[in-house]
Amino acid sequence: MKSAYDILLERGFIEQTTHEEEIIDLFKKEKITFYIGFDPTADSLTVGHFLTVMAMAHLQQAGHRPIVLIGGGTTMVGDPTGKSDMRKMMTKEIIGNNAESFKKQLSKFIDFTDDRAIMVNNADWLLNLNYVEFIREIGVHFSVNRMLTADCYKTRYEKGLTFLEFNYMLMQSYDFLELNKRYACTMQLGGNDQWSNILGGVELIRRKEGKPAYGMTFKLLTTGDGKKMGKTEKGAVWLDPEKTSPYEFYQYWRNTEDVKVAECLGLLTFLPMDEVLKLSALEGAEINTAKEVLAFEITKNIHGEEEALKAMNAAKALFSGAALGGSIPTTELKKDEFKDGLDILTLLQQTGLIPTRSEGRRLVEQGGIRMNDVQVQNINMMVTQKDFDEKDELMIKKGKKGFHRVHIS
RNA sequence: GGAGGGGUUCCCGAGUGGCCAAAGGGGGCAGACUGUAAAUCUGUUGGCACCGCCUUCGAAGGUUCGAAUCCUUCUCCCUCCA
Repeated sequence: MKSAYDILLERGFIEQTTHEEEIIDLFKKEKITFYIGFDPTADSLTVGHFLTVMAMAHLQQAGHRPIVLIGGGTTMVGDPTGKSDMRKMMTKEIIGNNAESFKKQLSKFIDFTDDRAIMVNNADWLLNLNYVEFIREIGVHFSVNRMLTADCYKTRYEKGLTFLEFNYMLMQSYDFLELNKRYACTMQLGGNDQWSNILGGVELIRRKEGKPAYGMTFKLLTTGDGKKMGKTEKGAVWLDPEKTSPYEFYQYWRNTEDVKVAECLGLLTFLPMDEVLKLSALEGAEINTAKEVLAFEITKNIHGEEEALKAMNAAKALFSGAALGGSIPTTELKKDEFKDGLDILTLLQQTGLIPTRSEGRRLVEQGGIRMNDVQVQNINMMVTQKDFDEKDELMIKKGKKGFHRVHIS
């Protein structure tokens, strides 16, 4: 029978492990209590977090016990990893609110009933620490020389690193130690960027407690050219439907690069591996089928089947030319506004498709705006009630993929 | 604390009195090609009442017909020394 480790490996999660042999063995024999930390730096999780949540879900299904750690305390300090600039300091209140949002979202993916999983907040122990005690007990175990060789700090040499941020590693290591004591948690998982922080905790437990502890990291979602995935120009791709609508979310995955489709299917869906492999074998234009499945499955996991179907149908309809579908971006306007006609630029502005009128001019001039599938030629064009169909709807297309509906009443 | 260097449009980075809304690159947007992919090529990229006007070059003042460029004060950052 496949162990949890085998499953993660097969699906492409695993990047690095601290003690490969032992970990493989452990997953075969024991019920492991492991933890993953989430720093509540925003009021919603992103797809980056989601990858680790998936890993967690797989492990829980295989009978292991996850601890979800909300970093209410660590966020007060801020993880310098991967940041080129110092992060803005966040207030306690904001962090607290974010932590609540995180809890709500995470509860959808992890089963917390009957002690099958635990959720904790490191603010509970970090915020009351005594400075001198802390550096005497924990600080002695860390070598500054070694810390400085860690990649995450190296990259900060040039831009500067404050002592505050430098402490982040100690706090995260302390978390692991604390969870080890409280819940016999023996393994910490995370994205590969967390490798040095995880190592810190593993070594701390081994040194201070003389007990075994393990760490393992997962692949990070990147685009073909190595950039972080899950970011758009507008910002991150959020799991919160208020921040990233199910339609946008679906489209994000529908547009996954060819080279990343197979990887994403394994990491972000629950589809059985033989199916993943079948879809991954598709080539050329056929790979679009795989992308549809990918987008649908992920959207279903996050927003539910109903929303996923709506998004998929809307996308299919729009891209095949028909103008229907439920969940595409829509702006509601009053009929009166079109009585004497409304100029195209103002209309575009009201839909939010353009930030400025200059931008709108450029788009029209370059032929990037279509109304009811007819290219808008004239910047001064007036839109009237006649342009709306029998359902009082009007379709605007910006570029190739920017569909927007205007409805009047 | 001492000495020096620097803050330019989304980012990097030229520009040292008018030809500067500011080179070049990156990124973005649009067009062509295509498969709602990648790569490539082209255009575009402060705002507006757009052949013109208005607001930008850390902040505030000043010199000048004219300043991103010169002067003064302030502010933030970096490097070296202590």
